Amino acid sequence: MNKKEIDGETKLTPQITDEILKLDNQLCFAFYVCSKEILKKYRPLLEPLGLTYTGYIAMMALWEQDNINVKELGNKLYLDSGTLTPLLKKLESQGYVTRTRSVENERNVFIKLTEKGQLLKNEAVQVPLKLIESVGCGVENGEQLVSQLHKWMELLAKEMP
Amino acid sequence: MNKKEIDGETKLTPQITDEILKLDNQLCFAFYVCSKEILKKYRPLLEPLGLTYTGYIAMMALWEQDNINVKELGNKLYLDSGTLTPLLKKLESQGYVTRTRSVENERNVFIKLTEKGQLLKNEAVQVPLKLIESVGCGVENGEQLVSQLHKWMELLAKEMP
DNA sequence: TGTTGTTTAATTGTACACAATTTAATTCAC
DNA sequence: GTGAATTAAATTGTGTACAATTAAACAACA
Repeated sequence: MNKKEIDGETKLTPQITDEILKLDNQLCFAFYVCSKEILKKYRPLLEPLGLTYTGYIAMMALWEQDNINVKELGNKLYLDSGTLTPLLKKLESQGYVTRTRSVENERNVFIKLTEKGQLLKNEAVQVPLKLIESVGCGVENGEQLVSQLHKWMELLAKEMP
Repeated sequence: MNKKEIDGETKLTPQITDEILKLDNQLCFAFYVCSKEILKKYRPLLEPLGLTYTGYIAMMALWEQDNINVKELGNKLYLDSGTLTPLLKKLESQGYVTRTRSVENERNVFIKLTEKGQLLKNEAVQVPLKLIESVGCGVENGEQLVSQLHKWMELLAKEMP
């Protein structure tokens, strides 16, 4: 599909319509499948740690920067409080984090790793290692793609005019 | 992170552990965010058609190849009957498809587009066009990425030994 | 000061995804 | 030909995501 075919000037023939709606041409579908399939690979590796994938990335964010509020955590993870609140309550019940409402500004709830949560890091580090092994992809291969995807993340996450 | 650092031989120092667990280094997280954010962009465009994203890709698969059974459709979409059965019932209730159990082999349920479902294609074609416009990405840019992601789809979807 | 607007979490309701199981039909092995 | 194994779809139960709303706290400002 070239530029000419998809701009407003060109008439949408049946052939062009078919090409535009072909599943294999959809970037969104490729993202969607890659995301789902990779999450499926993580699930059995995370299960022994008692973590779901969302719990895992929340812990990763906290291992990088501890003691942040729900809003900040949501910015890092691209998630909102509707998803995070129940998740963080679960992590709290598992003893990995504490949730404390700030006294300076009672709107903020700060999330802090417990000792158990900090120690989990040493087991969690095995997860990406095992995954790379099981998928059998080159690491260098992935690095280039990650930086490319980060550009798309920014592009897609910013709201349109 | 280079190969040496992640293989089993190298000792996991705290620095290496940090690097391995950094959110920005995770391919899975990049896939996950790109997928979620692009789906978020599709939602308002699909809403006027009465389609969810999953309904949209199911219709795309059927516009490409009509009259296939649930299993085949699942292979195309990387979804199983647990997701598809309720989805297809909804598309049926909306008048876009019919679900008919095969007489030759009663285990199979074939999905067929109605006339209304076929006509929807002409409206749906506007969806990718509007999206490309709103995201403001080059089309060529996306094409290269799509083919790269298809390799990952295959790699990730095949089950491990 | 008091009113209005904004910010932060939490809540509510809807729609996925998927693992695991169930049911029914078909195929395979012997 | 019959019992075992396999296959396809449906069902059940759990865990996200997110839009929209609510509630409370805070900020801005006439």
